[in-house]
Amino acid sequence: MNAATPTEPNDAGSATLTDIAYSRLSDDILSGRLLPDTKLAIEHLRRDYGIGASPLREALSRLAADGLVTVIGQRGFRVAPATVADLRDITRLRILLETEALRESLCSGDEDWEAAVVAAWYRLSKIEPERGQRFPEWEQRNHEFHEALVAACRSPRLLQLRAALYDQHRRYRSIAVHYRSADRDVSGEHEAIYRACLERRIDDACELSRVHIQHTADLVAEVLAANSALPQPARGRGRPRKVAG
Amino acid sequence: MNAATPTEPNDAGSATLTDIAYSRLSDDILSGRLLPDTKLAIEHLRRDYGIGASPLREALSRLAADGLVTVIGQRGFRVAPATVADLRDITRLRILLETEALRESLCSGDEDWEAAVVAAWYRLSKIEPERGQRFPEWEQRNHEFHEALVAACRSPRLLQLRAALYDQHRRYRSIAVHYRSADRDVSGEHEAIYRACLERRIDDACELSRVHIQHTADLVAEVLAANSALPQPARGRGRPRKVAG
DNA sequence: TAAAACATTTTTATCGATATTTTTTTAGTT
DNA sequence: AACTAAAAAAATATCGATAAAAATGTTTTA
Repeated sequence: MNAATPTEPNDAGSATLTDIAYSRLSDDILSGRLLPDTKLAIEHLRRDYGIGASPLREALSRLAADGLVTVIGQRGFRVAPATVADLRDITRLRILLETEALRESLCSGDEDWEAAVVAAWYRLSKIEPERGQRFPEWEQRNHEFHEALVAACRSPRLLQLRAALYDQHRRYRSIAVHYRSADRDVSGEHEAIYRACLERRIDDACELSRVHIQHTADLVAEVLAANSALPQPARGRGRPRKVAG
Repeated sequence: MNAATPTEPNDAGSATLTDIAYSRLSDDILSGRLLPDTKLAIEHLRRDYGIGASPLREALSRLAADGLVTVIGQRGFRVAPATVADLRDITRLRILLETEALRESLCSGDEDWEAAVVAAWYRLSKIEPERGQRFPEWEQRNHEFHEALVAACRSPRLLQLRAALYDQHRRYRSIAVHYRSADRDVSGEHEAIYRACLERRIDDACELSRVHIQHTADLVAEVLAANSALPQPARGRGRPRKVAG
């Protein structure tokens, strides 16, 4: 999400509890373990994560700025809501930034970049199913593949924004998967993009990428629309709600 | 910077100390009162602002996610560095987003939008000099004018990102002004944009806007380059450094 | 039965205190 | 004078405690 989000000690400062909390919360939200509108009560998080209030609040503040969490003064934090309109909005922006970054990456990618793309593609293609117990792994490699494609783009800020949008988009995908998974030929789309990139067919690559993103979004929107019709419970966190009768 | 950044009580929660700290810090950074790389020591800020450590750290965390501040684990916060390369990067992105938002705004702006634009333009044109003691006021109206132009864009996320980039850009302008001001015909450029917008000459408006932004950035880059050649002192905050001899 | 008023419980935002880490200063060596 | 090493000072990250606010539950009133 952010430029630097260390969880382990490294040259640029050691991992603080805030960093750890940020990573865990971020991951829980992006993977759909924490669904939209879920209340993020400091009290509970403290127990669940074993981290004090201050680092938690700092992490949540960062996430709020990232747009993954909402804050309301005196009323605490919640996972950001998810709506079809917002998904469309995000999708449109993601396409704009992704294609821009891809275009530049294809212009300036050298041999090392190519090698990295080939490697990322290879790893991704080794896990066939989009689902199953190896899903997190697939998700990870999918992420790395898409990142590898744009890695040669020379604009750090563009890459940063693109990454943020990727995350937002991923959250929506995760939410949809949480309800039901749609199957389609993702691998095929990936392969087409892969080929276009290596052959430097810039416009093709951008267009294929656009369609890939849009297609995903449409499927997610469908699932989302079907479920948002239902009355949304004011979700708590883990705490089992009392059921009448 | 953010969707909602209240400083005064409103429907969506009352203003917390965190909000106040955020506003003040944000303003100090964007207006150039806090220069790049300035150390933001909690201890000192506490005295200066009369706000405790926790709200300060939360505000700084948000600013860090916004990219206006850097954090290094165990080594605290600093105002984000400013480099010519980063300015160029930001400029490029800002142009991308600004023109995109403007294009859409021009497509869907109705009569109310027009009226708001006319009003914003009028207010801006009433303060002639770009400098002087009324500079903050001019800056404010400039902001409002540019915001009015894109206000009819229907993508909240795009407007949000655009606003973030505007702020980043403003910071660079402020830094440059801090050293020396460049004079040119800003009003003329503004007027040209204004006319193109009202007459819905979309491509013209975008191009004029692009040039406007790029032109500003080039001037700022010049000032910045001239000054970054000098050895950068490890700036402290207010605390007078001991001068040898 | 519904609404209003009040009392309780829970949670938030914030402060002050503190162990740990970093930075600065001082002293000691080659 | 230029490095190191040790000591002192300052700053950071974090915890626990608490006033204020919000949410929840209960009783009273119409």
